[in-house]
Amino acid sequence: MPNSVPNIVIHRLPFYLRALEMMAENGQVVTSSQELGDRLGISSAQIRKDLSHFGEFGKQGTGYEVDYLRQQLRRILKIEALWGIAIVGAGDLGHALVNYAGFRERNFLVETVFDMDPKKVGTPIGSLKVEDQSQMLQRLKELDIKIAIIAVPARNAQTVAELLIEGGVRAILNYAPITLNVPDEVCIEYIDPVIALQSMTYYLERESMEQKRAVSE
Amino acid sequence: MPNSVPNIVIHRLPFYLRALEMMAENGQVVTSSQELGDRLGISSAQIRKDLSHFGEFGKQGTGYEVDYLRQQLRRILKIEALWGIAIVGAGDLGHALVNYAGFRERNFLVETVFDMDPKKVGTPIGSLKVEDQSQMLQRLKELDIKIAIIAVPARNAQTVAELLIEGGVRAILNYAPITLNVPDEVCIEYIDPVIALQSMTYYLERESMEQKRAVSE
DNA sequence: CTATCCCTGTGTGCTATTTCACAAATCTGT
DNA sequence: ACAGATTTGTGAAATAGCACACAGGGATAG
Repeated sequence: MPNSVPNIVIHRLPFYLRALEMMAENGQVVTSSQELGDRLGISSAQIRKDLSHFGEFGKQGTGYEVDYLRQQLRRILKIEALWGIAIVGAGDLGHALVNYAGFRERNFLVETVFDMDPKKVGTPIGSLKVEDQSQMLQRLKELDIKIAIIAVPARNAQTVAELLIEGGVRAILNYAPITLNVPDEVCIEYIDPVIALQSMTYYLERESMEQKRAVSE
Repeated sequence: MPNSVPNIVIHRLPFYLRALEMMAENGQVVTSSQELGDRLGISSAQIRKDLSHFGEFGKQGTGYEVDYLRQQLRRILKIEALWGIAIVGAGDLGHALVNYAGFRERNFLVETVFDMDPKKVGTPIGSLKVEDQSQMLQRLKELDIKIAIIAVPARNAQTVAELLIEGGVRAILNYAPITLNVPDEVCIEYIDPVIALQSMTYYLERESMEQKRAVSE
């Protein structure tokens, strides 16, 4: 593997970028590792060390130029140009994702959405029409899609992932509550709100007298 | 801090639980650290070490009883009984979250949803009605809500978080694309699909001849 | 021009996390 | 009852990640 930058560093860069975008919006011209760190709850040394993996972007005594550092981070993350993405699953979640303006604002364009349910195929979501999942392989190749989001039930997610990969997709964001098995060269990230909630409840106290009853199984 | 178990360990437990739930659904009675690890892409030693923080749950030569380990993990994560949650923001995302069956299936109950837009207040989502955000403080206390999900635009998220905390909320799942400033004793987790996408693009190649144009700023 | 202050980039040591590897416990088949 | 095959729980070793602290470049003010 020719990539020496730790994965955990890469995963922090988008947060730095997000903070910089907000500063830029507010017209701020320069910032410092200290200020960034305070905003993000990270030590300033960590930020400097992370950035040092890629070059020297700051000026001693001054700090970082917001706009310049932002450009550099975009270059590093390869998000200067638009990426097309496909969404699989046109349920409530799929709808919310297709309609989410944040993708476009941050250089991701939802180019197509698929569903396997014949009743959903053809219905419009925003400016798109739901396409038939049986056409997915072909359409992915046509559109040269490299990134996809899985928003189907857990039981179908593995099959969908395999189909996506066969269609040329190299990065998958999986909303289905299941760990997927993918080749090493395919990137995968998971979003599961319940998992996030469950790691917080560990730290909570059960104070309430009347505990709410569990769902019967 | 009386809690010696590393945070990173706590964050893996829900994944173990999720895999166990699936095994239980399939009628599987016993499993092993090896099998769990294979499913989750984690080493078996890691799983054994993680579990050892809390006790001895397996039998040498046999492995773990799926049902027993599942119960234990639920106990450790304090999710044996139902937790009530509040959702703030009744946009597309808020709708999808309120309608998401996965919360209820995994012992979280969406008890209320708020929005600040008078036009949305009173409209039904599933079996709930959108409540006015100005009533939030009072309602949170009435319902004794400890967990909330923020699904409002970034510019309002900090204010909403502060209000939630004042209302007694101790754990926040934030979907707004901004890092929030909260007291140490409040748990916070973030979900931002764009951040997830951006850490994957780093690993992708820009192969396509015709790069898609960036959104003009 | 000089003194002072500010802030980066980084070598170094420290802490946290993961992996290794093995004794002991349990099961299976004969 | 015993040999061989499994699999746990866990010290010890290895690896990874983080924070400290400071030299040195640059800004500022007088």
